[in-house]
Amino acid sequence: MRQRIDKHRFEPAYAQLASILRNQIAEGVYPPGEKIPSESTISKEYGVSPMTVRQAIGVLTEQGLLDRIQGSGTFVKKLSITESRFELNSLREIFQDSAGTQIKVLQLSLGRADARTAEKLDLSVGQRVILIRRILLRAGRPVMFHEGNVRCDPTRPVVEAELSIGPLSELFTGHCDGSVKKGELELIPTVLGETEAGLLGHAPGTPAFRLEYVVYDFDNAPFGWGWFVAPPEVFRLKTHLGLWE
Amino acid sequence: MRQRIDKHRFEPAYAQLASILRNQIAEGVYPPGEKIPSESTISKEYGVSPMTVRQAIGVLTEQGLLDRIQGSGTFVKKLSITESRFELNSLREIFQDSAGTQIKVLQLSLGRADARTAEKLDLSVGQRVILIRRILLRAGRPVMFHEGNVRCDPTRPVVEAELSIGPLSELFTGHCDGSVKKGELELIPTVLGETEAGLLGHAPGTPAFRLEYVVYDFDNAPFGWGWFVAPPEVFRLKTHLGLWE
DNA sequence: AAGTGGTCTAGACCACTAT
DNA sequence: TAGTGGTCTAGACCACTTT
Repeated sequence: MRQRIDKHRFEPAYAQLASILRNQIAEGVYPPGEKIPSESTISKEYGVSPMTVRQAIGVLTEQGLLDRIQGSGTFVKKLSITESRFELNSLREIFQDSAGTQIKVLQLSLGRADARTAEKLDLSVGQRVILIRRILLRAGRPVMFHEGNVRCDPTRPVVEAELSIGPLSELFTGHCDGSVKKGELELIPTVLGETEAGLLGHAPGTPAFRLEYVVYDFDNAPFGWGWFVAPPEVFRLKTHLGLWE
Repeated sequence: MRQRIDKHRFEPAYAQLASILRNQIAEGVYPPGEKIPSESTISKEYGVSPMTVRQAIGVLTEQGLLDRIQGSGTFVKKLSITESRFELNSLREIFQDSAGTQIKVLQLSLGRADARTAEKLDLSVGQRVILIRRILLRAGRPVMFHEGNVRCDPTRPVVEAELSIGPLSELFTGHCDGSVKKGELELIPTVLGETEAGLLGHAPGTPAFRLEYVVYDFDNAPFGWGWFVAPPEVFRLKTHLGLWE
């Protein structure tokens, strides 16, 4: 034990302990694959209660640095590429800076479902849907394209509200409205078509991400689907593994 | 309160409570944006201790269903597209099925760092590096291409071991060896070049994912970098948001 | 049998938010 | 000031693994 826990500090005890353990792992005191001391040992050593130790270890476990095995012990994890997660942080950054972000509506119309939309929204071909096509601009430059389709349901009276600031817009700005129960997302590599390339100011054939979504209401019925397309310089998907400062 | 907690069940109390709350949210008892009862209220209502309630709410919070705001309450979260995470599950599935997976080494050689590798591995151009090119086969069919570069460091004596089953292979099979402290990953859309397309049995120009990595040792020095390339049917990046069964 | 993590109790006090 | 979540105690018993 090198460091002590100062219970009068602003930082809570579990966070101090987590950071101590983290440093010890970084210094090689506990190499990857090795067992760290038991929870009761740490509890006595640092003079904190068992639950506090659990919380500290819980933090590092969630960060993917430790592995708890019941009956056996807590081990320092080896790095695994398959355990990495990619988050859509770059999207959040773009949408939260509402000052520098503009949305240009290219099309907003009442149409009829084609085969693909009918399948996605559980409709028959030809039923009415609302179609929206938009471009997101950052500092006046086009960075992302959006196409969305919403079910045009007579039992849902708030169609007009949806068109202006409804779920499609809120998918953009960070939140769907309360009528969305669940959604599925898929990230697919693609290349820009003629139209998209022109709109985004790139050459056709440029590699890009396509983020496709379907959203469901509280009756588990799909009511919207669509996709966002952005080139990789806009849509960075980076992540870190292991012991970063 | 509709359901009770049975403390003699196999399922722990906190999990039972989490599932009760989850069902109530799904049924619309607490709509998105609304506050759920306070922890102490729930504690009294279900006859469990405050810590047990915290754990239950913690589970749902980690799942992104609830939001805790100190001093204010716990709220049902609205869906947000920017909070989704993509995991590399499809990679794990491939690598864990070691029976159906083969690795074919195309090239394994001692070479000299080009400009890009020198920059990535913090070397001078022309310093020695180990280059490996491989193809991953599933049921005899090529599904993924890998190119990796490892620093050829005279102070690290285990070069031969690395070449055969070292970190490059372990990046594939799920674990890096213990000398890896941290790594960074980036996912980039790309199109298959002539060579890759030929190896993977696709047309050149097919959209694909490129997963690029750099790994660092415990001295924070980069010692390996490379990338995997796979077409989207191999490398599915799907995720779910909100209340799925 | 001994040791480990997993769950749980029944409180306590603190930091923060709303009124 | 009252109510909320955040932290913490000092134990207890259980499920599981190892010896």
